[in-house]
Formats: sequence, C-alpha cells, structure tokens
Amino acid sequence: MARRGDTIELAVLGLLHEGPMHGYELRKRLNLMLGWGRLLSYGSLYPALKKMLRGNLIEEVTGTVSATPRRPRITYQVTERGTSEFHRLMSEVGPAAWEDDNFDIRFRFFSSTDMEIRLRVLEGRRSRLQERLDRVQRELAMTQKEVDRYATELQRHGVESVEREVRWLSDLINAERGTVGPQAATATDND
Amino acid sequence: MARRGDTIELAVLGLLHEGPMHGYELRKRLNLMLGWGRLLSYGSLYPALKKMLRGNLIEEVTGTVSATPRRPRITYQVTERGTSEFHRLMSEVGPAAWEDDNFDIRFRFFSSTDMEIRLRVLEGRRSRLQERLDRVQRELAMTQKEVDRYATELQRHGVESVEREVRWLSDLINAERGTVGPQAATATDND
DNA sequence: GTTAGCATGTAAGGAGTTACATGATTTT
DNA sequence: AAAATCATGTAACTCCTTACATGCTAAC
Repeated sequence: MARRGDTIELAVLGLLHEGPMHGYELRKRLNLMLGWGRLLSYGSLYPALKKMLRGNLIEEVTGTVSATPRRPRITYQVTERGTSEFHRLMSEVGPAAWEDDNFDIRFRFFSSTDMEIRLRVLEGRRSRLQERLDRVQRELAMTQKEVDRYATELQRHGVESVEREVRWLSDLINAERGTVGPQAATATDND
Repeated sequence: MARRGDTIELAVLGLLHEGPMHGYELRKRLNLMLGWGRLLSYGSLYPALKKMLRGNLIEEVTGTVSATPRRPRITYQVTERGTSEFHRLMSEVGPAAWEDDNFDIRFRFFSSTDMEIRLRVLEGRRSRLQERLDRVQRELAMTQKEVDRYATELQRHGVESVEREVRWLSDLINAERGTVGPQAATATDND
C-alpha cells in the first residue's frame, strides 16, 4: 500500500505521545492501527526510527523503569522537537491530510488537534470522496457498453462503499458541530 | 498502494482481452477500475507495457482500423502467449489471488474463469477478512485501555466495513452456488 | 492564439518489502 | 528440548511516483 510521504513518522510520533515504546511494540501497534492493508515490516520501521533519531524527533530512553531488564531493548520517547513537529503535521490541512492512508492516521490522533482543524480535514476528505463518486458516475454514463456481470457488481459495490464512507463522515461532521461541551449528546441512538 | 507483484500486468491483459487499446486509454480504464486508490502514472504504465512486449505477451497493432490516424499512437493487443498467461494467472488460487488489490482485479475478470476457481477465490478472500476481524477482536480484548474517542470510532468503522465486505462475499458465494445453468436465475430480485 | 486534453516516453528517486543475520526468553 | 515469540537490525531489490521532455489536436 503506497503509504506516501512520511505516514510512518506521523504514526510513530502519535503513538509515542501516548507513552514511550520500543520498536517491536511500535510495529505491533502500527499494524493493528493501519493494518487493514498489509503489514509494516522491520526493514521499514527501524530505518525510519533511525532517521527520526537523527532528526532529533525522538530519543532513546536510558533509564528503564521496569524492574526486569529482559534484554537490551531500545525504548524511544518523543523530544520537544518531536512534539512540535507532531502538532505541525496534525495542523496541516490540504490533500496531504485527507489522502487515503494519511487520513486514517490523522483521524486516529484527532484528539491532539482542535475542532477547527478536525472539521476542515473531515470536510476535505468528504469532498474528495464525493469527487471520486462524481467522476465514476460521469465516466460510467459515457461508456455504458460494459455489461459484464462482475465488472458491474464490482463497480456497484465500490460506489456503495464510498457512499457509506461519505455518510460516516457527514455524521462525524455533524457530531463535531453539535459538540459544544466536552462530550457530545447521545442524540442518535440507533445505528 | 503497494500494488504488489504484477497487478498491472494482469489488468492490462484483461483489458486488452476486451479489445485492442493504446496506452493512454489503457491508463484511463485502469484508473477507473482500480482507481479507488491513487492514480496510475505513465512512468509506471509505459515501462510495464514495454516489459510485456519483450515478454511477447502483447504486440503492437500496425493496421489501424480507424479512418483518421490522428497521430502515431501505438495500439496493443494480446498475443497467444498473453492469452495463456492471462488464463494461468486467473486460475491461480492462494494468497496472491485474494490479497487486497489483486482480488479486485481477479473479480473484475471473473467471467474469464470457471465457477470452481471463482468459488475458491471468493472463499479465500472471505476467510482472509475473517482472520483479520478475529485478530483485531482478540487484540482488542487484551489492550482494553484505549478509550480515546477517535481511536475507538476508527476501529469500529473499520470492523464494520470489513464485516460488510464479508457479507457481500457471502452473498456472491451463494449466488455462485445457486447458478447451475449458464446464466443465473433471477431468484432474488431486490438487492 | 492559447488553454486543455491527447499521446508517448525517460531519469531520478522514495518508500517499503523480502530475505538475511542474530540471539534471548517464554511457552509447550 | 523444541517451538514460538520477543527483539533488533542490514542489504538488495522492486515497484511506483514525480518531474522532466516533447509535440500534436481540439475547443474556447
């Protein structure tokens, strides 16, 4: 899955914000998080960590709190630079924020941004998907010929999935708007 | 989207089976087909076509049928070798057939295989997704701590989407099984 | 006449996978 | 005792994207 740009970097910064971690665990969490696609490999993660170390975004934690130091495992935590970089990335609005993979990561750490940014990103994502639907519908109208059973079914299922995600986003947008206090009112119970 | 292996190759072979085409159009059709993710670039398509030419899977069509030869545009068609390679690829069962991207391509050209293969692929895909659901559910039970609103919502939406796809696959499997004659009986009209 | 779309390519580079290499610890 | 899992890395390679390079044709 062409995770473009520094998706890993953002994800790592986000996770480390929830507490120090070593590479192996980071990988597991990452895979659980964006693991709906393929798994992230060590050959991908460790070099990324090295790069972040060089960039002073993260640092090794020497004083292990745990009583049983099983074995030299390197625990990382974010630096101040890492924190500000994380917030900078999370504040980005624009295509980078709502492209397929990136969106999930942003969303996962939405708590670290304020509502204004959240709304911009959610709306950006929604119109992105809407554009796709329009484009498909338009091009489908032109090339009507396709009558293959499976091609049609695939198209139909695809459109339905995207429409579903649009509705999901709309609900989230409404929820954001409706949230004045800290927690949203439990308005719509069913579905 | 890490389109692994020769996804493009299979897609191109499949499309050219529906008639000769030149690169530019191939790309448009490809993008419409697997375009739910990112777009395929020329830098990706043309070298792939060259490679397929070298492998004798496709060949250039010299005699342009069209009356107005706008400009030297290279039309391709499948060779015999291309056809047998296509059928070989389409007959594959196993992980390669039901990995995320690959599955969509196979499904798109399902008409070119027989029911036995279709069922194996559909069932393989379904159990793959089921495994993912199980894994997430298992790991979610262990690390209950997560109470972040957005993390939870993302998880929930992800699970729901996969469950939806599992139901879709189940319907397709039933439809395949219910098909005895050449065309399926129009048993279930609604949805 | 100038913008948008058609049409084909190449070169450099990024991001990630696979396979390799190693070894400790926990579970069966 | 063996197998699984924890744990960290490196090197080679593949696939694909971005940016560059070129030029024709249709529409506005």
